[in-house]
Amino acid sequence: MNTTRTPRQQNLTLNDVARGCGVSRATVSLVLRGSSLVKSETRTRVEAEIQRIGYIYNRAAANLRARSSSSVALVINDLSNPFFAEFAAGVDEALASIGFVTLLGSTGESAERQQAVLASLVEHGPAGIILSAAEGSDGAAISRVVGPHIPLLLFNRELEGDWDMLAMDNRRGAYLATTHLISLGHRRIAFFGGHRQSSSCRERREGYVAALTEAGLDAPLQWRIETIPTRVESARQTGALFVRDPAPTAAVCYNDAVALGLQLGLVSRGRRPGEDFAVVGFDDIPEAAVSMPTLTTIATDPRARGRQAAERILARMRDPSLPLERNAAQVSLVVRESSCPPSDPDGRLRHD
Amino acid sequence: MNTTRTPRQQNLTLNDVARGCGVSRATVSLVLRGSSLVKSETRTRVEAEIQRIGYIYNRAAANLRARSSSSVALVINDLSNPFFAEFAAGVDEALASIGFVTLLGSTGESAERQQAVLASLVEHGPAGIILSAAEGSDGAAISRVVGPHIPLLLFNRELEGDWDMLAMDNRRGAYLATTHLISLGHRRIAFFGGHRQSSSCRERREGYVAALTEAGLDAPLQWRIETIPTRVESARQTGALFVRDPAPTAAVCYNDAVALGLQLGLVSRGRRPGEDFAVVGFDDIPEAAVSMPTLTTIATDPRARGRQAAERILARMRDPSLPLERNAAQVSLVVRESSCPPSDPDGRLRHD
DNA sequence: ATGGATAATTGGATCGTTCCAATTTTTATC
DNA sequence: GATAAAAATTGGAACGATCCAATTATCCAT
Repeated sequence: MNTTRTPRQQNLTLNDVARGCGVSRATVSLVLRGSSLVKSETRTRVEAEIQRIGYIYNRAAANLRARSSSSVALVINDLSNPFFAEFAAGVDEALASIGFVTLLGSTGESAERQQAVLASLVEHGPAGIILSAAEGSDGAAISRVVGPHIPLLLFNRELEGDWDMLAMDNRRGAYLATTHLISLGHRRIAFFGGHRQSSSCRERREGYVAALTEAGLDAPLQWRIETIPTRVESARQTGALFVRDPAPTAAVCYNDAVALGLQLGLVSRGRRPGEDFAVVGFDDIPEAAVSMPTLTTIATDPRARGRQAAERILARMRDPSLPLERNAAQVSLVVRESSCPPSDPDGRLRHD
Repeated sequence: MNTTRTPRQQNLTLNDVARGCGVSRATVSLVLRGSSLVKSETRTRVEAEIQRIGYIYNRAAANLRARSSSSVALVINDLSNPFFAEFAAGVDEALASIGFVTLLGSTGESAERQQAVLASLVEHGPAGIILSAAEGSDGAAISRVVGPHIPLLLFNRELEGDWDMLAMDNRRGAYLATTHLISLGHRRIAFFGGHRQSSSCRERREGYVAALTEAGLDAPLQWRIETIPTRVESARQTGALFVRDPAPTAAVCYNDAVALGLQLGLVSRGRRPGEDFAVVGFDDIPEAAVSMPTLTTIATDPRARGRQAAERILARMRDPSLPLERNAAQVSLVVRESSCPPSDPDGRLRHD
């Protein structure tokens, strides 16, 4: 409301095309929409005229009349995070392939900006909204500004209220990571990093515990180490893994940043990650493939998640009566150098 | 053209608001646009009704009638590159602050997809386009699909034709990097990485040569080493720096990826970057601050560049008669650990 | 009260498209 | 070559806002 606007040049319209090739406006419209009603000879003539005068379709006018929309809003809490940038690229890729356009909004993790951004986007009449909510978002405020008619799909973060939702399968990812370490022969495995109160960390820990339990192994609480999930903090906390004997021989990490920090921390304590201590990360950020050692991790394929989110919102748009879906997206284990077998033989034997 | 569309719900209109509070449609419209013509009592009444029934402004209809636009298209060649993702965030931030919305298009470095994406975006009537062109783009094809009326601003990559353009000041960045190394005492400085034919690499090399020349130092061609600008390739080519004696004591790198690869390559040859060999990068990607050693580099502040691009396209929209501008964006030197003084005393003395 | 300002409000036309019912053209059939 | 059926085309109304000229309300001075 009440903002700057910029005048547009006089544009060519259907009438100009129609006049130029001696048919009616309605016929040109049918040609543009690929209707089978028009004779192919007429079609050719119209298409030639369109090319000739450089006519540009006005989708806004079309959407107004047809009460339709060909855009989807994508609201991202942190575009500078490569995970979300990849996600956005995936969304745009899938939307573009069916002629939809992506209305971008980035919120920089501010719930207030998110409200403003949503309010502005909604006025452009998107057919749906994909929202990766900012921290501290208020579900009620969001449904107030979005209104009851536009379908909204939550990505990655929970929110109170009834929403379609697409999230990583954190539980299964951590389960895969842990099982991988167990199959290499590890028996004393830590869960390193992250904050207990975050939902993703909670879910990942659940998967870790489930794998250990299933294998009949201990998961003592002192091997669950909390850290701020950054590289620096993680490196600093490395020592916490080795305060008791016997120490773990491997760690499942909350995410790749934590895992890379742990590798640094291990090196500075004279240990060699990938040789005498195994590390697994989560996310598969680009750096995981080039660290030393390269990092075994759980790939979430954010670009594929973006495509999936686009498919989901399109499906919901086609059929608003579908039941709410809150499914978890596939994740997969990527084995690299950092996950070695235990070097310490009694690490293997003590529990066997 | 000829794509899927999705029906929208029956929406509330100006007429509903008008009827609800006993004024005319035109008055409600004036209220929405903040006109001073309406009595403040009426304004309050109308605003209350808008809230009450949850009316949502239809900007597409408004833009159609007013022949205006409140969107800008942003076409990015590689969103998964954090540099461009940050840039996009900056563009969106600036546009959102004046109520504009960003139409996103990502091309994945494909010139054909870029044509399709531009064609689709143009139909949505953006007031302007910011384009970071895909490799192998054809300027003529782009101006054909965009038409003569929509202002377009090129970012980062040159293209044949007359365009507004915003690019990094590559020359000055490399000049700053080289001068920094010279002031630390280095006399034998290489330029490492990148491809001669890329315009950004050419410009950076020019800045490097200019700084050396200005200081009266040699810039022998064998110290300009070409690599594919990735970390892996760069690490692999490290040896090329040391085939001749005397070898350089420092390197200005084409970008941060190359610089980080070089650091890896140095380590694996038993040298210690930041202690017995100085490295400077270009871009200041997030990883530069956390590598070992942390990387001295040239910051381009892509987010600020995004804001700048948005300002530029808005200015051009306001006044299409402005002269074309092709200025270079500021860059700055960020000194970290990787740029050490020369350890080898005769590296310092030989040329003094 | 009355007139003349000014302030506030309003209805109808319009933006560029699609929808729809009606009309015209073509084709098939005898 | 007349007729019915099918195919192709068309003009006017409509989508939800803004623009504009015209109308009505309100104010102030006499």
